[in-house]
Order: sequence, then structure tokens, then C-alpha cells
Amino acid sequence: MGQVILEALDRHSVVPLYYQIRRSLLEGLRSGALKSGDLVPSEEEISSQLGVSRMTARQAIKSLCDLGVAYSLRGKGTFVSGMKLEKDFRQVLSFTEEMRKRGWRPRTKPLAFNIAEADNEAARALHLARGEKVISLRRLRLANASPMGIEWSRVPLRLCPDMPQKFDPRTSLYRALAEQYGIQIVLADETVEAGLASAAEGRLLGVPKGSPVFLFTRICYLHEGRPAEYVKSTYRADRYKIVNRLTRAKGEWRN
Amino acid sequence: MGQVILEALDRHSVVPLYYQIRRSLLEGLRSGALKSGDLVPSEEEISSQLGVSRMTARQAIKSLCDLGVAYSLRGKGTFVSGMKLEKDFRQVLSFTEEMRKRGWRPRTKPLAFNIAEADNEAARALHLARGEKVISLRRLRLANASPMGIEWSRVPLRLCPDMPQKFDPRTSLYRALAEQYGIQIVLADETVEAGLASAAEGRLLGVPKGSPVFLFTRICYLHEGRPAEYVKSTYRADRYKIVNRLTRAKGEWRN
DNA sequence: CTAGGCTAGTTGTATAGACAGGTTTGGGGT
DNA sequence: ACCCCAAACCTGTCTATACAACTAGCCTAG
Repeated sequence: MGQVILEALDRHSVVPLYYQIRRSLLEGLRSGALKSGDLVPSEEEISSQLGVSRMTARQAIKSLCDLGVAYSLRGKGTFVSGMKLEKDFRQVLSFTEEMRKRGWRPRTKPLAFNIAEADNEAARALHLARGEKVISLRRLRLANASPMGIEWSRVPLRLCPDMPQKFDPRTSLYRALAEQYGIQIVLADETVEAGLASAAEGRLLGVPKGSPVFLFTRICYLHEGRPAEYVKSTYRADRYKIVNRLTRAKGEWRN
Repeated sequence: MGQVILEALDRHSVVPLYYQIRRSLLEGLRSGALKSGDLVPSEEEISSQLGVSRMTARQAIKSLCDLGVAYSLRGKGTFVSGMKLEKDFRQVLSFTEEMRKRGWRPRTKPLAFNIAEADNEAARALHLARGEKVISLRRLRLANASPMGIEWSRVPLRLCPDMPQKFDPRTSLYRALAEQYGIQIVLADETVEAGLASAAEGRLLGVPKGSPVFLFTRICYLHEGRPAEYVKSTYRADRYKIVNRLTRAKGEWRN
């Protein structure tokens, strides 16, 4: 029953078989053919219906579990988890990406864009020598034309020496880093504090002094662990909220 | 060079081989034999040195990558990631666990503990029928004897019908759920807002009205996705901060 | 000197088969 | 009616092998 879910495979595609299977299953989830609590087709079932080896089917199922949309129980099967994955938790997103995802129209107003010596805080976060130069970029972020937050990014000049000439501060910093310099940010550590808007911040954000704001401090890393960006942001708490997904550590390797 | 890292395997142990290898490698990380940026032994190397198949070695390495302590590059090898995993990011922790982790002395003062009908908000979050009963628990949380936050937990009565008689509201709710009822929370969705303390909240928390606070709303789930707890908390922002680790989605399946 | 190709080393994908250990179901014996 | 065991089914682990795709270094032909 329910083999409707598995689409035929394209054996000549460059897309790996396990990934095609994964897509089929995710599509089944999206369409509602697979509901919360349902039994996902077993490894043997996928394997025989699509003519792939069991290990390949297994790899597809494993990737669903890694995503968090399913869980396996030895002897019983693999079940659809109750948690939907509509929201992408734990993602580093640029402001532009994040707003578009929420269906809002992002706009950016540059406040300052220059080269400066790293202050102590930034130098420590970015592992820079004393006095090393950074590109400093202050921007006001707006969604649907009303202010959301103020961002202050600093990027080591060494990573992109000609950026001051080439970069348009109204566009996406992440895209420029990726496309012009091959700098791929894969991870970030972020601390969040709550505070009150100063008079100056309030003016920029269009809220009274003393309004509640989020204070983000974020360090972005490349895949080898080298820090590439230090960002301090102040966001309006009345228009912004944080969504987190937390997991609980499992004791060793019990099922 | 450096094969010191791999301990001999115990082929009669109940511990899977891939897990023994994983432990060896993690031990190498902990001891400093494997440093940030180092090349992890290749699949072939592990396979030939320990006499396991390449797929088994691969499974061990894959699990390190899943942990975030290493990353693989096709054609080059697997490297130790620069980011240490000392801090457990994004874990569901009880207040007690979290404070102990930070080296503070946690204390809890119960404010209210009773059975009530679920309000609309809690009923929706916990997937309860209209009017279904919940256990409602309001607690003041203190660290080193000074107030940190107010927590309001609600747990479906159906999950633990005799808890009102048995549970001591000064102790850990999570431990009671786990040990008395076999209820294991594995996942939680949380939204965080920033706001200002009301007069009543300020009195309990020992801060002036209008002080910045975090507002947490958390839904905790069991592994099948069934919701088990709905928590609304108000925490002092001057004594509490959030730490997050974010990852960036890789474009489809490129390396 | 350089461009191109060859090769050794590495991870990614896929196959086929085996056994272990868990759950569920149903049938047979008491 | 009840209990126990076998069979069917499922995931977890492991082996052995093959080829593809990518990297880096070396060497040769031009």
C-alpha cells in the first residue's frame, strides 16, 4: 500500500540515487501522502520497488532521520516525525534571505562603509593581529519599508582586499563574499541579549528610546574554522522574534 | 604517521566497531593528538590498520562529521574542524542542568502547582481537546540565590495522571518525567521575544518595572513528535544570554 | 618554460550478501 | 482459554568490491 510515493529513478542523472529517493519521500511528506506517525516504506520495500540495493535505500532513509523529519526504531520500522520542517531552523541566513523567506520585501540603507583598524573586540573575535585592518559596514535594514534593525559587520580586509572598490553596500554582503571571493560561510556562533534602545538607535529604528531590542553578536566561520565576519546587530523586538529548535543529547548510542 | 590514534578493536564487544573507531578518534581530539586543521586518518588507512572494511571506517568518519568536529572534502581527505564542541549548543536543558553547566547554584521556588483546564494557547500547542486537563506549574528560578526567571510549565495530565500527588515541585520536572513516567523529551521548538518586565514580574525578579526581559515560549516533544510540555518563561535579560550555533545550508549536495 | 596528461590518493556512490537483534503475529500444544 | 514458540518482517552492523569524481604532484612533449 502507498507505493504511490516512490517516483521512478533516473539512472542517468548526475543526481545520486539515494538523493532522488530522498526527494521522493520528502515530496510525499510535503503533499500529505505521508503524515505524522505514518510508516515510511521499509528499506526492503524501497530496495525491491526501485531496484536499488538495500544500502542505498538505507542511505536515503538515514538522511531523512538526520533532517529530523523521521525516526527509526529497530524491529519496527521508520516513522514520520511529528515535527514539520517548514521553518529552517539553525540556518545562517542573510537578512535578505530571511526576509524573503517570511514573504517580506527587504531593503538596505547603508549608513557607513569604510576601512578601519579592528578594535579589541573585533580583533579577538576574528583572530586578527593588533591593528590589522577590517572592512567596516554599517547598514540599516528595512522590511516592507519600515526599519527592522541596525547591523554592523566587520570582515578582515585580508580576505577581500579590493572589496572597498568593488562592493555596492546596498547589495548582499554574503553573495558578494561568495561570488567574488569564493568565501563560503558555513557556520556561525551567535549570542543574543535583550536590551533597551538608545536615543540614537530609536531614531534610526523609528521607536521611542527605551523600547525593547535584541542585541545580536555573531561570528561567522568558514569550513576550516577560520572566522570571516563579526557582526553586531540591534533589532526591534516588537517586529522580530527568534525561532529555535533544540535537541536533547541521547545517552551514548542507545536506540 | 600518527597511527598512535587508533586503538585496537574489541571484536567481541557489544559496542559496534564503527563506534569503537569513533571513540578512538574523539579521544585523539580530546588529547590533542588531532588538532584543528589536521588530516583525520583516511578511510583506507583506518580500514587497513584495524582490519575493518572501508564502509565501516567510513561510518565512523561520517559520525564525526555529523557531530560537527570534522568535515570531508572529496579528493582531499577529512579534516578536523576548527570549532570545538565543548559547549553543547542548542540542547534542551532543564534549568537545573543549565545552571550547573555554567557553574551556578540553581534553586527553585514553587509559585503555584495545580490541575487546570488547558487554555486555548496551551491546548493548541499540546494538541489537546477543548477542556482537557493539564498540570500547571509556576516556578521562580534562582541562581546563586538571586532571581533569574519565571517559568510556567503545562504538561498534559493524561501523560502522568498521578503526578499531582507524587511530584515535589521543588525538584526537577524533567527528571521526574523521565524517571517516573518514562517520558523522554528529545526535541523542542522555542520562540524568543524581548520585552519589558511588568510590575508584577519585576517584583518577583527583583528588577524595576520596564527592565528588559526575554520571553521564551517552548514546546517540548517526545521522539514520535507528540508534544509533552508547553512552557512560557520570563527571564531577566541582564543576567541571561542566549548562545546559538547556526549552520548554513549547502546548495543542494555540492561538496 | 609551460601546457597537458598521467598517476596515486582520497571521498562519494552503489551493489550484493550476511548475520544480529528487535517486534509483531499467528498457529499449535497444553 | 492460555501460553509459548516459530515465522515474517524490520532496522543495525559489517564485509568485499567496483567505479566515479576530484586533488595534487610529477613528468613529459612541445
